[in-house]
This record gives sequence, C-alpha cells and structure tokens, in this order.
Amino acid sequence: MRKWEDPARHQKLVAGAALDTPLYKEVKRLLTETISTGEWKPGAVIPAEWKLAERFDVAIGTIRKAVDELVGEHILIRQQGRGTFVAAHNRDRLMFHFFHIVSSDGSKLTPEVVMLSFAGSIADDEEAAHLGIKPGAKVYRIRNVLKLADAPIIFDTIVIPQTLFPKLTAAKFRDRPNTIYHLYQSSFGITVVRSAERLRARLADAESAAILGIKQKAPLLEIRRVALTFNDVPVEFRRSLVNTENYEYFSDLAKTGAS
Amino acid sequence: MRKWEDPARHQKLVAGAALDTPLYKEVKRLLTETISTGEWKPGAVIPAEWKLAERFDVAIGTIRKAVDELVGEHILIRQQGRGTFVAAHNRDRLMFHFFHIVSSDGSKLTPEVVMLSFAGSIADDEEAAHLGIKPGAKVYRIRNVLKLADAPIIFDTIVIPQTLFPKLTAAKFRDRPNTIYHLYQSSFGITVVRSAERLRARLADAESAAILGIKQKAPLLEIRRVALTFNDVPVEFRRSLVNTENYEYFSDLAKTGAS
DNA sequence: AAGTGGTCTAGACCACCAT
DNA sequence: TGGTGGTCTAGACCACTTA
Repeated sequence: MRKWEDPARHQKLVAGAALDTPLYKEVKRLLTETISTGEWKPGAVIPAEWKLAERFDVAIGTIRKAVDELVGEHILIRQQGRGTFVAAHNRDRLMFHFFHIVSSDGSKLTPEVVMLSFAGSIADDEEAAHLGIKPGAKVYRIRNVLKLADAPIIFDTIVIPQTLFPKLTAAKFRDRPNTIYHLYQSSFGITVVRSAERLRARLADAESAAILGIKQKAPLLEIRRVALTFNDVPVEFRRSLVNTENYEYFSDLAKTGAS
Repeated sequence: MRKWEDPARHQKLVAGAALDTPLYKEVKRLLTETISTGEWKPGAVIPAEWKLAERFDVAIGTIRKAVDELVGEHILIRQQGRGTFVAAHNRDRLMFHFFHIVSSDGSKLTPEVVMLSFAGSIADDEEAAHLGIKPGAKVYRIRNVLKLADAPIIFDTIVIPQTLFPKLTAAKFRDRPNTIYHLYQSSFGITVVRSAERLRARLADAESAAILGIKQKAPLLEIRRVALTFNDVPVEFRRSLVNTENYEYFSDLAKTGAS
C-alpha cells in the first residue's frame, strides 16, 4: 500500500491532530514549533526539503506548501541554491516590516534610538488587555526618542511583561548592539513575527512637545502597536507619538503575498 | 516527445514572452489580461481549472499556481465545489480591504456617504503625480462627508481623471446603487485592486471643522490614498480627513497572504 | 450523480550556489 | 560537481456544491 492510500496518514505526525486537518497545515505547525522551541535558531539553515519530507514522511510537495506559507509570513526565507533559513531580526527586516515612517518625499531613513527612561512598573487596564496579562501585573516601561536626520521625530513608550523578559536591565537595553527586536530574539528567545497597529491624531501635551521640540497643541500621530510572536501571542505594547510635519506613516496593503 | 520536454513550451502561450519567465507567471498574466479586457466579468465564474489547463496547454498544477497568486491579490475568489470567480466590488469587499476606520472599541461600521459637491476641475501637481497624468489635466473633483452612527466623521475629496471616467455626472455619482468602487467597475470597467495610503496628523481648518462639526485646530488624521487597478495603474487619488476622537485607523500588516 | 476546487503523491528537469 | 530550492508535469482521491 502506498502512502497516499493509507487512511491513517494524518496520524503519523501527531497523535492529537484533528482528523480533517490538511497534512501541510500539520507540517506547518510542526515547523513553527521546531523554530519556536529553538531547535532551529534564527539565521540558521533548516534541513533540505527532501530531508524534511523524509523526517515527516510526506511528499516533498506537501513540505513545499507548508514552507510556502511560512515564507509568506516572513518566518522562513528561501534562497535558491543555498537553502531555507529561519528569519532573523536585523535592521533590514525591521525597517521593511515594522517601521512605517517615511519622509514626505518617500525616502526611508534609519532611526537613531535614544533611551530616555527605563523602569519597572505595573500594567494599566489598556496595556494589560493588549498584552493578555492581568491589570497590575509587573511590566517594564521604557521610553525612547527616535531621531531621523538628527531631529527628534518619534516619542516611544514600550511596555513589556517582566515574565517574558526576566532580568532585563536598562544597561542591557541601552547597550544592545542591534535593534530592539533583535535583543528580544537573541537574549530572550522571543521572535516578533507581526504587528497590529491603530492610529489616531491628537495634540501634543507639554511633555511630548518638550521631547519632540515642538509647540504644545501641535498635531501628533499616535500609533498603538501590539507586537506578536508565533501563534499570535502578544509580547509588546508600544505607543508612539510622531511629528508628521516632515514625515508620514506609510501603509501599503494587499501587496504582501503577491509578487 | 512530452510537453515538458519541449524546450519551446514557453513560446506556446505568447510569442513575445521572455525566455526565462516561469510558465505560471505567463498564465497569471494572461488570466489578468482576460479579466481586464472584460472577457470574464466581475462576479462571473471562470472556466474550470482543467479547462484552463487545456486552453493554455499546461498542467493543472501550473494553472493552480497562477490562480493561487491571483486569489492572494483578491482578484479571483475560489469556492470549493462551485468554481472560481472574478472578484466584484460589493460592500463586504470594500469594508474588508479598503475601509480601515474602526470605532475605538474595535467594531466596524458601514459609512453613509453624503455628496457635498461635484465639479470638473484640473489636477494640481500633487494629484497629477499620484495619478500619472500631467498637471492641468482634466479631472473630476468630488467631495463627500462620511457618516458613522449618524455623525460626520470623515471628509473625503476624490480626484479622478476625466479620461478614465467619461461622461460621469453628479447624478450618476450620487444615485449609484452601491459603493463608489462598484460604480467605477460597473459603469466604467475600472476595477480597483489595491491601494497605497500615507497618513499624517494635522489641525482642522475652518472648512473641515464646519463639515465635521468640530472646533478649529482640533486634531485630524489625514489620509492620502492612491487606488490602483491591474498592473499598478493609478485610477483615483483620495484625501480623507478623519475625526479620530472616537474612531481609529486600523493597520494589520503581514496578515495578508497567511492563513 | 456530476462537477468543482482542495489535498497529496511522485518524479522529472532547471537555475543557482558553494566548493 | 554536488546540493539546494524553483518549476512543471501527471494523476489519484477527498470535500463540497448543485441539481
């Protein structure tokens, strides 16, 4: 009897899998699991497709379909002739997928992050709701100003649960050699894979006006971002105030997934 | 000799096709062309996959890969057991892909569009640049107020080239039975397939304050949208001013293409 | 029952990269 | 030269819709 004639083939992978779950979805879940548990590290190559097909006892086409979706979600990166790699957080990836501010002429600059304060604190109701934790739970609250072309443009407040980032310190945060999301990934094993953002306009209060060097009641773009890791688990809540006098927020929907 | 052994197979579809273009990309191009020329109308079913495979003389897997991408771009819609359909612009599609305003509690309301003015005009530099036409070219300029829960929340100015929308009148625009993009599609054969938006915060001037029933210098979210049809051809430029006191702009990146 | 898309398998060759 | 992903083919069965 050949494999595809075996009615119990779905059960080969995981005993608890639903009967009607497509095989490639099961494979995708197992691949994601293997990444999130750290067997395959960010930046490393994963086994060749034929090896995965052998390991999971499925056809190579099924592996390809699972990998296709993970590539579409920017979790894996294919490189013809070289292999398939676990996406790592570097400057390029950050700028492309998580930094949506461009100057009015359309050019994209890399921000310089300056830490203003770092404190242990507790989550308020909104923060707790977005982070899936209880109000009053312990968090770190970090405030930064982001400079573009040496001018302060963005005032960020980052809120992250202390349970997810044990023993994080101001020094570790400030002296990181790379991006913030790279720090999450390399030091705490937390990979941010996507984000959801909500935007509104508001007026600058005294504090944000001082930090951004603008007048009180000047218009600011407020962005509330929830950053998520695998399986849509929230890991960071961030509130950004952006001076959009010379910069804009860019949103190009429905381009993702196409080619 | 079997098909896949034929070195000239790429040439079967279109004489001008590049030698190294993957077959499925060629098929995708031909499918798009067939839709945009009107052979397959919006809402109609297209031929079954095995018929397309026969028509283009390729394997059904190649058809599926081409259709996969078009489904990912929301140009085609697959329905198991029924067939594959050309996406039509209805309220649901509009709300899902082109209307990004949600109330603060996350719920999504359908806006009521009230036309304020309709005029023939000429494109300024910015409009011309976004629409790919010459400054001074003839356009229609239409202003609307969008109401959510009976309150005026959004003040829209739509700019469209007269050449693309011949003989459009205020009455045709105002008395359309469906959405604006449905009107473009059904009356002018123009299908909006995606959009790119840029956002910034600004203060309400006298006119927008009056229209939206707010104070002058209240904060407003300004959205500049370019709507595109097949092959990224721009067809509409729209400037929206949104009162974000009780509503927000929602941006959920990287979810597209996944499942 | 007939027709459609959805999944899965199997195997070939091509394009690209490292050595 | 050997290994990797990228493309293309071919054909089977499954799930769903419609009549």
